[in-house]
Amino acid sequence: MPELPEVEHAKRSLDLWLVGRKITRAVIDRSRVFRGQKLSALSKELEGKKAIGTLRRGKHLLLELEGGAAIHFHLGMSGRFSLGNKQPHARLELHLDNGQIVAFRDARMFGRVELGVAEELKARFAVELGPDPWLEKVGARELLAIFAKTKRPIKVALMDQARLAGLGNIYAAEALWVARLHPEIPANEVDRPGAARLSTAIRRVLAASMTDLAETDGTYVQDAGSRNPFRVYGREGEPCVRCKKAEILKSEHGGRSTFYCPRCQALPRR
DNA sequence: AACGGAACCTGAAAGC
DNA sequence: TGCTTTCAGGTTCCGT
Repeated sequence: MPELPEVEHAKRSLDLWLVGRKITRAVIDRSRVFRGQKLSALSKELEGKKAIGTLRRGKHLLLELEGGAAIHFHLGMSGRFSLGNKQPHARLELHLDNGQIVAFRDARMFGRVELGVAEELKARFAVELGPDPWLEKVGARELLAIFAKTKRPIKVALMDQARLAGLGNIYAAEALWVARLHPEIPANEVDRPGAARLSTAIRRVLAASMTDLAETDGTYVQDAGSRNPFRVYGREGEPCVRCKKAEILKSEHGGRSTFYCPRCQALPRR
């Protein structure tokens, strides 16, 4: 579920709970989330290490440890952190010197946990991920450059982490609605005004979501019958909240559903 | 190289 | 009520 804002929120939790604390014990469940890791020594390697900071890039999260190591987290579809012993689907438990336990939980196990060298992990992010629109200014010029190389639908291109890091299915749909761009416009046909609107739209939807996450204390907005906080996502058949005339449509491409207003986000004639 | 589709998983919600 | 189907905000692999 997590996209950039949710991962940023997770980062803030780790800042609060972990940074400055020493790990006294680490418990792993040896599940798929550790894929590619040698598990035999993992717990021992974490024991006694102090957490000194966190870093997020796109949907990736690092917990940096004393001595140059770092734990790399990716939350996949269902990853989350919480406090407490024996949490459901706890994959990694970090027991701390203040008696607290921070758990990485992930029901579906699409997430990932990896112990590595902090500088190497950061270098990998730099190579594999596009700019992070929350950490860097990604203006119209940058977006045009990023999208010039592909004819894929702008919606699909926006979710490509190698081009731009952090947007997923929801925030791509939301940003396109704000920018009044049809999700199927070929990325290389987005014009400069469109790119300019998209640049501000991306920042706006991210900022709005982070405010919302802070206010709701980070509970996933779809937990427990809460209202849908999005403008188009999940609103198929409802009137567009901007033009109030057209109904929101749902379509599918790249295997994912997307939502848009056919009136506000008309395909340009060509 | 670039694309669409399937695969990887579980659990909540909708459908019957 | 209870069983079945559908769907989920991500990535990766595989065949074309």
